[in-house]
Amino acid sequence: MTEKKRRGRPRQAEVARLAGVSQTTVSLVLGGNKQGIVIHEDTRRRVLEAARTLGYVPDPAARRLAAAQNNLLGVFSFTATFPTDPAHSYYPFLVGVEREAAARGFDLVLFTGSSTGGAGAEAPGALERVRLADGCLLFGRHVPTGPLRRLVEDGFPLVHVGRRDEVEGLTWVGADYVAASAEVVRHLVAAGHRRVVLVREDDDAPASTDREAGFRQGLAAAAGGEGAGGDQGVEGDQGAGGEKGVEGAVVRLRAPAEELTADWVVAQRAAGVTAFVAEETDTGAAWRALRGAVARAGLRAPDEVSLALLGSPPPDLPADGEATGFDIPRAELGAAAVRALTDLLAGRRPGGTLARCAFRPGSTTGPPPTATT
Amino acid sequence: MTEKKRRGRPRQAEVARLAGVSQTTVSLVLGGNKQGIVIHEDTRRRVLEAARTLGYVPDPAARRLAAAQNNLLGVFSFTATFPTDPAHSYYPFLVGVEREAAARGFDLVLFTGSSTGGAGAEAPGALERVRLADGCLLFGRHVPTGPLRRLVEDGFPLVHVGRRDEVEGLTWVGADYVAASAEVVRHLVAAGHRRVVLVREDDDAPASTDREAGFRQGLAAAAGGEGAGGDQGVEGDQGAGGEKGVEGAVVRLRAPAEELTADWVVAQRAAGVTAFVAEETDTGAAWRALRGAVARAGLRAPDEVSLALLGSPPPDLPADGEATGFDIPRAELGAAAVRALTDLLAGRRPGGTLARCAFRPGSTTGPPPTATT
DNA sequence: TTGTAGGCGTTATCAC
DNA sequence: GTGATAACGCCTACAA
Repeated sequence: MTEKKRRGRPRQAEVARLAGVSQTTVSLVLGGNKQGIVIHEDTRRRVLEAARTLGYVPDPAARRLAAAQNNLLGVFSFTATFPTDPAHSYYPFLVGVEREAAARGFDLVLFTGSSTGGAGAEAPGALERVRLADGCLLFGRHVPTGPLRRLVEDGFPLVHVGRRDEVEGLTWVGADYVAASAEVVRHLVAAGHRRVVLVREDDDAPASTDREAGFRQGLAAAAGGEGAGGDQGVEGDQGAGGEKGVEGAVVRLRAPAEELTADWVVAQRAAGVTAFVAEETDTGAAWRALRGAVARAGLRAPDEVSLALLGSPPPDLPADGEATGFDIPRAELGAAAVRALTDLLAGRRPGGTLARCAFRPGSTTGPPPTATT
Repeated sequence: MTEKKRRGRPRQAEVARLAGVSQTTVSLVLGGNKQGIVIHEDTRRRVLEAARTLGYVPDPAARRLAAAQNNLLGVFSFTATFPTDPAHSYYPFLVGVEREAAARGFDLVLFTGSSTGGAGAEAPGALERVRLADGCLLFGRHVPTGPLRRLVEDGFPLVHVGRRDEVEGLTWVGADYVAASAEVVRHLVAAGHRRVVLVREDDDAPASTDREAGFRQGLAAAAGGEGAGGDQGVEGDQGAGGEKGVEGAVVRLRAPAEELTADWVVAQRAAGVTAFVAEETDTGAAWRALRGAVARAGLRAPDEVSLALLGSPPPDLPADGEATGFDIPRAELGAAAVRALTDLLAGRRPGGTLARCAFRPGSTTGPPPTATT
């Protein structure tokens, strides 16, 4: 086929011939010489000179092969949404991942099959491909525990970004959604709200569970004791209130979209609900549903109703940048994940990471309206 | 040292042992088997089965060394700014790259040293790492032509994103900055402006050259013939005007920042300049300098002065989203680059690509103020 | 149809 | 100090 690459890429052997030494010596001089072997300054100079005139550059493949390490960190994402949809995307994490990986001398492998919205991640064995890297970072709201468990059992270095306890022995780094969500709720209660509703998606991803836990915790703290109500469908009613009269309810979105109507919003307000919070997910479904319903009900935040988002608004809704909520330190998390992974590779036990999310005051919350409806 | 990684990275030899065949047979079954050698269905099945249970994945370094392909496309970026600086970043391109690569069954390797602002890209041989991949995409305002030429001469498949003619034989896909810039200028002239100044950086990257060419072309078209003035420093005066009295001048930023003062803006306006355009670069320096100077001069667009950007505003200036200018179809370009690269890999000659940029009307331009100063 | 042997370019282990 | 020699994992003649 293609003339073979040969000639044009000098190897150590040629450098050796030119310098009149053995190939081993060339390797010693050019390579780090980690073994601390002493070499004549003359020899050394000759080798360097020869390498320079020949324009010698080490072959990365050979180098990695010999080193029995590829200096490659994988990035695999199990994503619900299509990866090119800007609404999802692990790119924000990627900047931290890249920075840290670069600092540690690793290149990155983006496993695309992973994110081909269905075709890839499901494909049996798709995940197996990560073995080509020295270790791998995992992203996703849900993960296929079966194949993953196998990788873990084989001792393949893996770090999941986001809490993930389903798989025994899987290392993860995450953000403290519980504390951050609680803080948002406290903010609402402090502003005077007494009845708050959380809108969330219907699947039980750790990211959702944590947010709900934080929501309840925030209410409980405000109430001075007990937590909020239980899970209900859209038509569900409020949960038990706390001692200070602080009450909360959780609404699960059965279908991805349009489940929340203007009527529902009106009914909630009639029942005394003055603030709504929605969880952030990769699709942003809860938040979209909430703000859509509120808009259709003709209500405006923060004057007529308070809205908060447990996270950041989806990138395709830049106008929502001022929503009250919290910011996930994505780049930081990405970097922390890389550190954990390299720890694993070095045989060290990575220290646990639970990054703090910064509260974002925003402008969609305020005191509850004095008059009702 | 560290127990060696082994165990957890199955080799063909182990698959062979498990399947009760030789390592060659494994290679034949698992590798493409390009030679069309026929293998017993039984053997084949046994090998496949063994590979699956062991979770075998070929080692990319070894494959490359043996001159085979890895289904890996590289991404290497020569960037001036620090890669983690959101102001720059090739991420917008990456979504297109990833989508197209996934569609064609390739994974991506992000060569990180590439963008470590200095440490990586400069290191001799840093670029050589791309040889681990089957081919590579290149990004950057400037590139080290030496090392690049070498790869090209070796026939390594490379595609540069953005026009790049310095390196003979290098394939590139780009956006038509000339036409897009001319369109912006025509827009200004059509609005009534007669004296326009282009602010650009001082290096001669193709991206800058093209924009200036478009600027001149736009003026020339408006003037019904001749182009605009020549290059000048900040203190330079206007170039020759066209027949309809349309004049333009080009100002180069000598230093990255603060070169443009309020006084300069005032002087320009006194000289009859009613519109300014700035080129977009990875740092956004020209645009920042221009809008800063205009702001300090106390002028507001579009009422007192018209401002346009030859490109999109930097991501860290979201408020500038409404600047008149044009949008580079980054994802499209990324995808086109992948197509070109896979064409190269398949031995096909990639068709040239010069993507069209969409004009963005924005709200920073309007008719020139009727009264002066 | 399957196995044996050699090589790709480096690094690492020993003798010399 | 320096140089054979043996991996590293895979591919591909060529032999059986």
